[in-house]
Amino acid sequence: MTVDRDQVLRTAAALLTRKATATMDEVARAAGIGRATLHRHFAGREALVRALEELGIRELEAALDAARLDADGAPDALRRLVTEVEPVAGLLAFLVTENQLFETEQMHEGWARIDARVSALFRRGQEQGEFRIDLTPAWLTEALYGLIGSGAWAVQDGRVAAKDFQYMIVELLLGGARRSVEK
Amino acid sequence: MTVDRDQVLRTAAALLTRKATATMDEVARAAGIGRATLHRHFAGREALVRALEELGIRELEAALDAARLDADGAPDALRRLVTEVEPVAGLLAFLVTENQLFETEQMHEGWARIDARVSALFRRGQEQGEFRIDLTPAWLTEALYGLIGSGAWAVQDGRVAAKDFQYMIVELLLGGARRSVEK
DNA sequence: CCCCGATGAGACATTCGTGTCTCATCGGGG
DNA sequence: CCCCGATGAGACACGAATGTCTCATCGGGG
Repeated sequence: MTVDRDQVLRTAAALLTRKATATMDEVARAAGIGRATLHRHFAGREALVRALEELGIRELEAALDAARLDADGAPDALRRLVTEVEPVAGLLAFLVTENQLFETEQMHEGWARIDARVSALFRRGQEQGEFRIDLTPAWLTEALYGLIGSGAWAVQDGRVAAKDFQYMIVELLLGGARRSVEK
Repeated sequence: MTVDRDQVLRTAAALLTRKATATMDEVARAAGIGRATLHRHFAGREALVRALEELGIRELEAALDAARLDADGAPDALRRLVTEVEPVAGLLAFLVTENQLFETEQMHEGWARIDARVSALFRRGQEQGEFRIDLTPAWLTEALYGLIGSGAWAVQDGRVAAKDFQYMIVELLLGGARRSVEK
């Protein structure tokens, strides 16, 4: 009888990922509940988006944990990261867009935590001589986000196969487009 | 006396790049004209966005021309492309977001033309043995867009220096993050 | 079996952006 | 110097989405 708040959130995430401008009414219908009930659980669209943000951050941090970023070489850790992040990629893309849309009225601290962990991975790779040092960890982090977003959209629009998601992103990010003799 | 339509468009582009949800009134004020006048030149927000889209496509195609994608090796052509695209990157990022926001009520043919030219560059690189062939031209094109977008946002937010824009994007796209012995 | 809390449907007021219109004003060309 | 077109400011109506509220209904736990 009682609405499953988490289920509603995931449905909303799936919908908003496809259509970022979806109405509260559309979100409610998608979740199979009434608009009034949706409002009882989330006091307005902003609250809903914030809840989604927290969900995204939670899942992303879970993905970071699962990827064991400190283990093995940085390249392998990066592979695991992208693999783990893949299911969250759509939500992530939505949240990033949402954030840069409504000029950050104050960024959630969770993003900073996540940025720090990802940056640390790239920094570790540089220190261990696996990553080049002329590209800053900050840029590599941004680039990773960008590629994940592009990958998510491309998969969603059917321009690339979902099964290639991880491979394409990691291969491009690690090795680049240039054909290398050492490969 | 008469409003400079092109100047209004460029001002609107600059504003909407920073704040994609800016009001018609905000756009008018930013351009230093009245809202009524703005409406006289662009019959509504949609018309304005379409005009911006045409401007973006026009400038992007001009950048493609200036980059002489057919000359030299594909890597060098790609470098030139990113250099030429840099001034349009912000507008480009806005338009991409706008497009994926309001589910394509029909994509402007210009994008297809541009996609074709960029893809062709990557394909040429593959055929001439300069680019690896396990990453499809379609994905490389998407990735380029994603990196340009990320770069534009990162520069706008001051997370990376504007002067590094071209270098960061091209280096990452061509060589990847991995430290290569041949470099 | 009944009751109470949760829900769904819908009415309603409010807010916000849009699009149209009017009118006074400005300014350059004739 | 005057006139006419373009402009700016603002009023106004409209539509869309939001947020609140009421009321009937449903269903599980006591």
